[in-house]
Amino acid sequence: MDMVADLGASRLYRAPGESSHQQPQRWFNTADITASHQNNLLKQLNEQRRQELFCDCSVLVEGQLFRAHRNVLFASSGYFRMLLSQGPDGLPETVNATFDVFSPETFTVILDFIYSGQLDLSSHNVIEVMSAASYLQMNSVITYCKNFIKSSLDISVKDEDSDRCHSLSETCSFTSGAGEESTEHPQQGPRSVSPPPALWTRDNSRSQSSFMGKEPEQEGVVSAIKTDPSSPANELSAETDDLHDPQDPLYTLPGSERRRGKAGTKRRAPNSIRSGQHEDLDIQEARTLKAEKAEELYATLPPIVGVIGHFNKDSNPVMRFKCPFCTHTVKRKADLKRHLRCHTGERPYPCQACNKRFTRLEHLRSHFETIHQARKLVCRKCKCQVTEETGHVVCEGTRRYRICTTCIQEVGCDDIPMDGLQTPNEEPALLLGVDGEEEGDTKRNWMVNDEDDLAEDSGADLIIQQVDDSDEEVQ
DNA sequence: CTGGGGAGGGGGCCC
DNA sequence: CGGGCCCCCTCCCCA
Repeated sequence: MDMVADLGASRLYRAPGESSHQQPQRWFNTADITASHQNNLLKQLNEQRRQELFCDCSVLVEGQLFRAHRNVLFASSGYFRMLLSQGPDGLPETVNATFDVFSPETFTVILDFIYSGQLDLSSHNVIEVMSAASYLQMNSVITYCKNFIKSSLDISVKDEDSDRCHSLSETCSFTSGAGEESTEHPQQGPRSVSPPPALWTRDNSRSQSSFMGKEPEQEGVVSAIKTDPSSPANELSAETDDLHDPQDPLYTLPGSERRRGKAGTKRRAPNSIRSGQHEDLDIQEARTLKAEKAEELYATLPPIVGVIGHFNKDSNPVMRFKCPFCTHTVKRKADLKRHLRCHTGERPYPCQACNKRFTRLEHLRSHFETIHQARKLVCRKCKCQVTEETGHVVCEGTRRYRICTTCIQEVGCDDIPMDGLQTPNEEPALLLGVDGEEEGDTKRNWMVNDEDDLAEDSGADLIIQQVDDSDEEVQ
């Protein structure tokens, strides 16, 4: 057949035996042909799998045997690609793989997706499917799962806005590859990632029944997120944009802060939305609420799941702990606990000077020493090295920094708010106790306990009388 | 508009 | 297991 036109990615071909002057002409869009062909091919392969025809790969998941085609698994999963390409020369008749890190039900969902492009996600299986997909290195599935979770969060937020009670749980079915997506977006191919949410289909009735049958303790985090519009996890969507996935090149995650998969660096709030007594009250309430919600969220956490992350050089499995909110895994439980704070928004360490709160003590310490103690022996203006003697401490609100003698002379003493009440060697009064008595371990004094919010008392003890935290972020 | 630096946040890992 | 250190990254401000 001859090619008669080129319409971008898709080309039009004339049917065999038809000349250009024959009418009517029948035009074939190659994109449609491709989509249709892929669809049929996948259906055929799936049918062969169901009939166990030409299956040359056995996958054992917790004792349950799955039969599949080696080439299909190879094409769909980075894990299987590695596994199947590591074999000896001359591949054996059959290839076996064994998994104990996810359930047969989860692998069924994965396998069905591979062979049909349909990902049967629900609030109950999304975390495990995402975990399995992460293990099997199937980025498209991970992306679908993340979109599912993100959409669930959006739904919750919308529900909150409209003050509506919504269905408690939903089941979503993602379509990809040779399914509906192919016909609508044939150019995307069967394994295109980041499908638009519009391609989702929802089945609320089914979700209801599946939810009702679940024991409360079986409800995963996602359920908690979806069913409780006020769930702290919703703050996740607000504070972070997305879920982080270091492996996902498309990820713009929670907080999806686009980092290499790291959780949530937040943008600072613009100055225009800060300050005001009302807002202070709101902030206090918000903090209390956030702390309560963090506790609530912790209470709804499923048991921390240990997963086999990889194999060490002795081929022994290395146990890791998986975050229930994202695909991140860590070696130690304590590290996971620390990591969870980026999801819960918990900030247990407030700065007594500016009231800013931090997720870690070390961050608070670093902040305090840098901002309020002028520990850096560097001239703020010319960046030269100074000593405790030559670097004069300058106060600017609750901020303190050092200026060298030369810069002071250049600028003029009157223009610099010098900290005349103490020498640079002295600890700021902030380090005194609330009652003014100096304690032995001054470093610990600004390590605030959970109860205090020291905006009021800190001001009284500060040498700097006027506390200007207008440039401080309100957390 | 752009690059540099400061500040904050998160992960890995040691003690 | 918590504390702490180091490293890296991102965001924001400013020259």
